[in-house]
Amino acid sequence: MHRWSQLFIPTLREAPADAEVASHKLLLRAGYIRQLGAGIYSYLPLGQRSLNKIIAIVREEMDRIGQEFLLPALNPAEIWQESGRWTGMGQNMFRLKDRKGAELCLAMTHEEVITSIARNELRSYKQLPQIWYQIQNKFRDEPRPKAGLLRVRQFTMKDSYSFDIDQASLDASYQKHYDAYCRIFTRCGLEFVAVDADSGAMGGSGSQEFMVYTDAGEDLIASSASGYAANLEKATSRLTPIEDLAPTGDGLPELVSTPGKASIADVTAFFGIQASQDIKCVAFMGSIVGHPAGEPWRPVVAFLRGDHQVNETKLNAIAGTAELRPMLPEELELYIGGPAGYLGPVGIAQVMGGGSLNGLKSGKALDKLKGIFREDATGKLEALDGGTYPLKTIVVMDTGLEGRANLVAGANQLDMHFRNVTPGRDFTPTVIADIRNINEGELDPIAGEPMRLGKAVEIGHIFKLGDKYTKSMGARVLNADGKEVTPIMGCYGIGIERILTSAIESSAAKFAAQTSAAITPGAPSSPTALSSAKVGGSVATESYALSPAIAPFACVVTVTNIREPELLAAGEKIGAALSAAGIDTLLDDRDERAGVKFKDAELIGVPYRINIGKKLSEGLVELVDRLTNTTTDLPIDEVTEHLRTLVN
RNA sequence: CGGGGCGUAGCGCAGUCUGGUAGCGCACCUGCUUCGGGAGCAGGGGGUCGGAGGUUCGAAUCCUCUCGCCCCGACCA
Repeated sequence: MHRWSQLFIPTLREAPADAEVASHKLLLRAGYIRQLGAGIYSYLPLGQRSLNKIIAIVREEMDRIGQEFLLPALNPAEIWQESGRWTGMGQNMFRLKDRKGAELCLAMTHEEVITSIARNELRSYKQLPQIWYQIQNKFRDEPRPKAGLLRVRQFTMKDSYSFDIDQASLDASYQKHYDAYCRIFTRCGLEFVAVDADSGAMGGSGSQEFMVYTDAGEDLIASSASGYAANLEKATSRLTPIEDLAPTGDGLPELVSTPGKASIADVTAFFGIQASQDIKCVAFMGSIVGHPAGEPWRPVVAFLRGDHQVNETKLNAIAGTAELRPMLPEELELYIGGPAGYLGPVGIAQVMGGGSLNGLKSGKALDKLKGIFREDATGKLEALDGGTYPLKTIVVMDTGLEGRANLVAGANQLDMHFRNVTPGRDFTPTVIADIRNINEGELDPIAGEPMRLGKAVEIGHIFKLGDKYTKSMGARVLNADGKEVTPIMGCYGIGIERILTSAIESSAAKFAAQTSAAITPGAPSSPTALSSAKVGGSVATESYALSPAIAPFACVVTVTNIREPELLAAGEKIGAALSAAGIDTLLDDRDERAGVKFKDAELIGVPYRINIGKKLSEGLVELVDRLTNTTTDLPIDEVTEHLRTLVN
C-alpha cells in the first residue's frame, strides 16, 4: 500500500498553455509527465507506474509467442548502409559522430540490428521459426512533434521480428502476433480496430494497423460491426442502388442549355434530380512518379457520382502519380476542351492524346507546358528532352458510376449539359476504379454493415516484411534439402505510450460527452452540472479514468478527514486489506480537505475510489466506480471482495 | 521547410501600442478558523521580464540578431 502523503504527485489545477489535446493536458495536470523539450518528456512516478503496467502486460503476452532481447539504441552507420536505409531514412533519423569521427545513429527501429544477429547466428531451417522482441526507447527526429505523448522524438516501443523459412510459416508468425496484440489491447481496456494497411513500397504481402478512434488521431479510418476496417485510403463501400432517370427523347445524349448552372447544386436543382444522378468531373494534373526532371505533369480526369468525393491517394495509385493539383483553366481547355463547371465525359476521347499549345492563351499552364513540351510539325506536343511522357489524358471513372444510365453531365461547353449520359455507351474511361472517399454510414463491402468513419491513432502495426533485410544484409539458412535460402521476416510494433495516451483520450471523450449531455439538454439551470463544468471558468474540466490494469493504482482509499482517528484507522485497515488481496492501492492520508482529495483522485485516473467518511459509524464506506460513473455504499467487510471482483 | 502565435514567479495571465523603480489569481511558507467537492482571514517568500547586441538620462516596453515552445500545412517506421 502506498501513502499519498509520501509520494511525489505534482498535480496542477490548470494545464500549461502549451497543451492542446485532452491527454496532454491531463497527463501534465495529473503529474504523470513533464516536458523537457519539443517531443521529449520526463516520466514522473505516476506515468512510470502506468507505463510499467502496460509494459508488463505486453511482456507477458509477448513471452507467450517469443523471446525478449534488448538491443542497442546507439547503432553504427554500417548496418544501416548495408540495408540502404542510412540514406533512405532521410532527416528522420538522429545521427551523430563519435570522438574518432565514426558515424552513428540513434535507432528509430531495429530491423538492421536484429538481422545482423540473425545472419550471424541462424544457420539451419531447424532453428526457425524465431520470434524475437524487445521493449526499447526509439528515437525519431520528427518534423513536427505534437499532441503531448502522441507524436514525440523519443518513445518506448515494443518491436518484434519473426524469421521464417517460408510463407506459410510467416503467416503463422503473423497470426500469432495478431492474436497477441488483440489480447494486449483488450487487457489494457482499449476499444480498438485492426485495419488493413498499405504494404506498398516495402514489398510486403500483408499489413495491419491497430487503431483506436480518437479525435486526437492523425489517421482516418472506417470500420463496421462486421469487423471490416480500413484506412480511408483503402476503405471501400457497398453502395445502395440508385434509381436511374428515365431516358428522354431518343434516349441518346441530349444537349440542354443550362446558363449559369456550374455547380452540382445548381445543376441538380435545374434538372430536378438527385446529386447521385449527376456526373461530377474533377480534373487534375498529376506529377509523374519517378520522373527524372522532378515534376512533369500528366492530365488525370476523374468522373464520379455527383454526391461523392475524390480520394486523391486512391486516384494517385490508379494514375501512377505522386501528387495532384487542380487543372488551371488553360489546362482544362487543352486537355478536356471545356470550361470549369461544364466538364463532362462525353467526347473527351476526341481530345485524348493531347492538344495543341495554340489553344492556350497565357498564364502559368502555358509557361509550364512550354518548359516541358514543344509542338512538332503537325501541332502535336513532344517532350523537349525527348523522353516519352504519357500525354494521354487518363480518364478514371469511379466504380460508383458502373452500370448507371441516363445521367446528367457537363457537355464541355459553356452553359451546356447533357442528359441521358450512359457510361460505356457514351464514353469509355481509361480505367474504372474505386477512387472515392467513403462516407459515414455507407455499408461495408463484406457484410453490408454500416460503417463508422473517424480519426484514429495507431497503437500497433503488424507487417509481413519478406526478404528485404535478410536479402540485403545476407542472412541465409540451409533448408531441408541442404539448399541455401533467405529466411523471410515479419516486423511488429506497439507504441507503449500511445496505449496510455489513447486510453486517456477515449475515456476523456466519454466524460466530455456526459458533461455536455448534462448541461445542454433538459436542465440548463442545474447548479451542480454547471459548477462542475465551470462554463467560461478558469478551472479545467477534462476528466477520465483508466482501466485498473494500466492505471497507476487500481484503487484509492480516500480518508475524507485524517484528523478523525477512526476514519484514518479504517482507511489504513481497508488499504492494507486491499493490498493484501493483490489490489494496487493508494491510501490518501494527506491532511487536505475532502474536495481536494476527490479532485486529485479523479485527476490521476484511478478507476475505483473508496471514500471513508461519515457513514463509517454505520459500518459503511462509499465505492465510487469511475468507469461506470456509479457510487454505492458498501459494508466495510465486503470492500475487499467487491474490489477483487471489479479489478479482475 | 512554409504560414501563424507565444516566451514576464512553479502554473495561468496583465503590463509592451504610448519607455519612467514588475503586478494579479492559483500554488508555496507561518498563524488562527474551517473540514464531503480544488476553504476564509492575516502575514510572508519567490521573477537579472528566453538570450545577445543596440537606441536612450532611463528598456519587460523601441530596433537588430538569436534561441526555445505551441498551432496549421508539408512530412511521417
